[in-house]
Amino acid sequence: MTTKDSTSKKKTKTVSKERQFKGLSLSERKDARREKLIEAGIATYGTLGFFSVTVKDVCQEAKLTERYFYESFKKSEDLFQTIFLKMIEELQQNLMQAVIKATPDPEKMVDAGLRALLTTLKEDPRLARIIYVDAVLVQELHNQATIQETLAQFDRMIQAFVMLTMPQIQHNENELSLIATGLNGYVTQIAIRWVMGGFEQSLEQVLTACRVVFLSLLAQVSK
Amino acid sequence: MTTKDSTSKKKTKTVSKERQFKGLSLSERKDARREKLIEAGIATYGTLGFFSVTVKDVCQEAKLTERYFYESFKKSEDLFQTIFLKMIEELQQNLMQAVIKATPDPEKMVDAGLRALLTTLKEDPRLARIIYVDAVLVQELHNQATIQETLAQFDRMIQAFVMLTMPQIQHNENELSLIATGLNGYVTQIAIRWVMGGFEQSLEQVLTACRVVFLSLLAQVSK
DNA sequence: TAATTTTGACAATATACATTGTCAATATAG
DNA sequence: CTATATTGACAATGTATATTGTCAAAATTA
Repeated sequence: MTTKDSTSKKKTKTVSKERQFKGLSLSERKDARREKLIEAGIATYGTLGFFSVTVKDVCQEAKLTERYFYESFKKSEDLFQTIFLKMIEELQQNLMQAVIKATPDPEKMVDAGLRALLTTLKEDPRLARIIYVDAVLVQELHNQATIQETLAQFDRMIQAFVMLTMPQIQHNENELSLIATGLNGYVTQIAIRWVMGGFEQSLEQVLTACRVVFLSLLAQVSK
Repeated sequence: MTTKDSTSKKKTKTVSKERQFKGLSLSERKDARREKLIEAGIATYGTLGFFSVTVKDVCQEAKLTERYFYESFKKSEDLFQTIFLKMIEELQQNLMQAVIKATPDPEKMVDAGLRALLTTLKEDPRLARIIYVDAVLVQELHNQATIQETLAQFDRMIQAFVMLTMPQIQHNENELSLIATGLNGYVTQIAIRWVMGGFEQSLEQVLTACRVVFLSLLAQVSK
């Protein structure tokens, strides 16, 4: 593709093509623009929400013209998906790291995991909005399978945690999977309210509310 | 408005206006059309989802033309809101009735309430889709305050239930409110997965998964 | 039957964006 | 300096749908 018309262009020189600009090659400049678009997407989607933001808005924020948007992304959902995956990976990293560090005490694991989650959200509310609000909308409206699957991974993470910390639990795999989904919903719903409400409550208060349901389950299991 | 140009129309008779049709007065026909639109909205929104359905789609389903849509609703969100309120009232009725009937045994109340909820959803999946999927989207995309507030009522219902059945619980009002939000999210998330997955799991299985978290909390509270 | 309201089918217009295209200004290599 | 690749501003086009408007057929009353 990049060498397609090498022969048809000029006769003398072996065709110039790829000229450097500001010391950067074509692909380097392209990548830099892509990064600027991603940053602009985080800034705009993360504050106004995906559906209030046009392609033009993102480009203005990035100080690039629309042409460069389509250079890197086929449609706006593609940029969104890229951003979403980046954000959720960050969240997962923080969460898993905290949980692992607290292993094997179940109560400490719950506390560390929830604390890491909530701290991440508070430190970057744009992440919260993108993952918990916009992602659900985009997934529904443009049935983005990738987003759906990625969100389902959170369910499985929690399921693994439940199976790990409560081996005696008296439910079959099918029910455990549902319980994990529910626990995910529990934390998610609280997180959404916290974030969208502008962090009215203290982190400790939110943490306590999240923790209580996990601890009840733990206590229940150990008789 | 309906009598605006009574004088300017004809000279002889005292103006006819409001003619009966099929034995119905103007307002009766208007109401009938409105009902047909609501039914058509439930059928289309409830299966395809609000954002896949155009005004024309609703009208075709209702066997009416677009003109009559705007006779009853200013915009499509208004029809949706009407439908949403109707559906959530039905759900709330079933839920409250079941809970009240099971009072005062907390465990029976939990069981009855959840069973009524899940049964209602299974008997009319359109209701489930409208309340749990589309309403959230419409609320976000067209910031419909009414929908938001109505959904928040569910939180408060659960909070009332928690305060009622677990008077000894060691949390302050603020935390209780968050816990209620979380419990709502717990059940909601499971319900969404159940409905959207085409009711793969049995009602009993879903019920068990929902119940476990309430019962754990109950057990926790009573030492 | 005649006059008129109501209705239904469908055309016309408006709007909001995405997406593509044009062109002159600017930067770079030779 | 010259030729050309690159960029940025912005115009042109396409698309989908909401919303309004037109008109003739059908229903109704007198």
